[in-house]
Amino acid sequence: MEITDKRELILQSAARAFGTKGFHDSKVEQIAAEAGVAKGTVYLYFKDKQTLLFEVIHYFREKYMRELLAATEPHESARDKILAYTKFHIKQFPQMVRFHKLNMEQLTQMHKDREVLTRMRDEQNRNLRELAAIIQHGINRCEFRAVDPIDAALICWGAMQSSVHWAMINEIEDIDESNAERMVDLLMQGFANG
Amino acid sequence: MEITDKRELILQSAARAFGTKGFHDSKVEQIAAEAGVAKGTVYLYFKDKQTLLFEVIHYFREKYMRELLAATEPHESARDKILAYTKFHIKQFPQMVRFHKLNMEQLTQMHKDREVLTRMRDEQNRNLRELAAIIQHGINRCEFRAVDPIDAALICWGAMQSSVHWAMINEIEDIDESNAERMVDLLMQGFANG
Amino acid sequence: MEITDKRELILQSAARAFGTKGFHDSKVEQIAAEAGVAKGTVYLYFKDKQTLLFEVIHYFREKYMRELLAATEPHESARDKILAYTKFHIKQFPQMVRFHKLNMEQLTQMHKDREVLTRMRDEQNRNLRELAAIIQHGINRCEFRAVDPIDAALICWGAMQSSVHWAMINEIEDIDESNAERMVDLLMQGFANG
Amino acid sequence: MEITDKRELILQSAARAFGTKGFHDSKVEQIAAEAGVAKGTVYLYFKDKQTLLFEVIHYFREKYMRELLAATEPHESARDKILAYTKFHIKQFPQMVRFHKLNMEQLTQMHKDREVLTRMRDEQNRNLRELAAIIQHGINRCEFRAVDPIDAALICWGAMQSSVHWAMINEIEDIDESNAERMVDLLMQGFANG
DNA sequence: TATGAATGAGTGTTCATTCAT
DNA sequence: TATGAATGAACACTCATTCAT
Repeated sequence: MEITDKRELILQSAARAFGTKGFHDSKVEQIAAEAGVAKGTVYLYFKDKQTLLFEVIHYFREKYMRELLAATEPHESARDKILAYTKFHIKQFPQMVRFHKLNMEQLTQMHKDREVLTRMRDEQNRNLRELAAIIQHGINRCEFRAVDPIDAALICWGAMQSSVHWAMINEIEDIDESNAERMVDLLMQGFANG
Repeated sequence: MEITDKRELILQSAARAFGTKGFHDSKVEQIAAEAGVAKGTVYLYFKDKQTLLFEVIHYFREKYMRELLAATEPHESARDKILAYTKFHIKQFPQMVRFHKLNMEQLTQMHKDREVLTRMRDEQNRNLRELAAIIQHGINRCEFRAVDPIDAALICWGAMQSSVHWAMINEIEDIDESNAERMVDLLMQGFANG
Repeated sequence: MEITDKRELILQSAARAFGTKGFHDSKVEQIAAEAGVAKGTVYLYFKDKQTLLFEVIHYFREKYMRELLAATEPHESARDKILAYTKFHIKQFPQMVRFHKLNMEQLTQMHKDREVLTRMRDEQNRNLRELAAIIQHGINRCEFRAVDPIDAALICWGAMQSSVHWAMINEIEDIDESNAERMVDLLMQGFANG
Repeated sequence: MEITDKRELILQSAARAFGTKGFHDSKVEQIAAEAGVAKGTVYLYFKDKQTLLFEVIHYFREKYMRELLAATEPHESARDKILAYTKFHIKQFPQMVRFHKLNMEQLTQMHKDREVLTRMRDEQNRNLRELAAIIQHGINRCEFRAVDPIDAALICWGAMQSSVHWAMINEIEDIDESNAERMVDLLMQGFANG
């Protein structure tokens, strides 16, 4: 990685700020201060505040994807992959909340720039396809029924998101890992009785 | 409804603005202009711009809940209620997207005000409980297994949200109602094979 | 004139500032303060600082042309018109200096905007044609030789400018009106002996 | 000349920048880049940007004076000297325009520093005296009437300036040398008929 | 000498909010 | 109630200048 030290410090600081106070209430000067650099330095590494936001999101999404794949990969069955996926979310809960908020920020900026929209779309779709691939894997192994992988992925992803969202607005600081089992069971077996 | 004509006009205009351009890029002056009133008039009905946002959200959430209940109520089985819930989302898709964006806006403002957080939490939880009640209804009727109603509700809600979210970022203008059946089937039967 | 009171106050204040400190060292806040209005008010009347500069120049050029014509008009002979023109410059010396500096400011901004260049060109050319008309009048009356009116106008105008310029950089506060006679005599008779 | 190679490169680059984009829109970094040196290097040769401007003006004024004298010196009659002076301006037209703009820049900076004002005054007066000396030479040779040499010099200089100024704002790329004869004739003979 | 990464003072502009009418 | 002219706090961003190497 050719990322310099200062660039990373600024990204971390910005992630903290955007993730807690939101984009507009985060001030570049304070982000710089908390990164231990001068205001102007931020602009040596990022074109403007907007770009900083998107770079932060990109940076954390990459990290997220990398770690997520690392967490799901070792498992053989699709069910275990999804369980690992879920537990990963729970384990990293505070970061997930922050990441969730960052994504929301991005959403509210969406209308500004076609290029941004495209990139966001691509990254989120890639995210979803990764999940759909796991579902497909399950179908191939006859673990899963022949469901639409995208539909199923949307449900899985939605379940994750809503859990994080719900915990966030209720200010729940962490979730028990046992929730993961219950959630996955629900997704696997469905609600229906018999 | 003791809502005056002008108040409603402003709410409509603000909803349009916030839902498309986002909170910070919506200007009070323009909201007023599109509502056909003067800038100062907005402040006769709403304390400030922030409050206007929350009132817009509140207004549309009430409307949403009212209509949602009206859509699910007539049905007897829990499955049909959830299907109606899903179809309701699909039918009103553009409004749903806007509503989704409004919620995101709220989220990014969350840190500002305890009272706001509390109110948002209450409204969202009420929303969720409504859904959980349907699940419970299904359990009581032995339609559903003895799942945790909150968990199941989160999954349902998450599925809705992620569908809307996905359609939004991919700029899909409307969703086929047949999707509803597939989604609900997935929720009911789960992914698992046999 | 549909010029509001405040607009004029700002123009006066801006003229003073630009004419003494130059464009970049004049601060909008101070211009506003000296006009007795708030910073934001400047932007109700002028799109931006640049525009304010050009409006100031335009405003004073109009005034200048009006007064100049009023000063030269009454005279019958071309020589007397030019003498009046010269005396007008001398009499209003401090304003002329300021006007001269404003024009210089405009010049340094020239590269920014085609439209600005065009307008400046038009106004300055109109200025010159006015002078050339006086020369032509002199030619028609056989007061003057059949000189090129534009050449002659450039010489007259240059003589004015350089006098003002010279007085300005030497910080001469006012010029004796008797200078006017000498200058005009020189222009009329030329340097040549016999 | 004890001017180092780099110093000269920077002066050339700065002259180009100031003369086209103006002082404030010329960036030190770009001046350095176009001179092929690093930003910091500029500050090894010039105290600050302001000083750089004045050194550029000084440098070109020296050059201008040197070349001007070289152009007028060979001629015997005052008329021919002035004609040479005029033709010199015309021949070097593009540089003259740039020089003219540099002087304007200086003017807008004038208020900043007494020392600068003094130096500018001295240089411009020396310029004028040089011209006045030519006029005096003409008077001594009985070529010219016993005019005030300073007045006459101001008229000559003004005629040059206004021609350059006029050509500049009308974006005339070059002037025909035949203009010189006409201009000088006008100065020599005056406008008056008989 | 030469560099260029880092600095941070400085300012035009926006826009939510107020208040005299 | 309704208006919209006026306000002024707030902030992103620039760029001349410095200094460790």
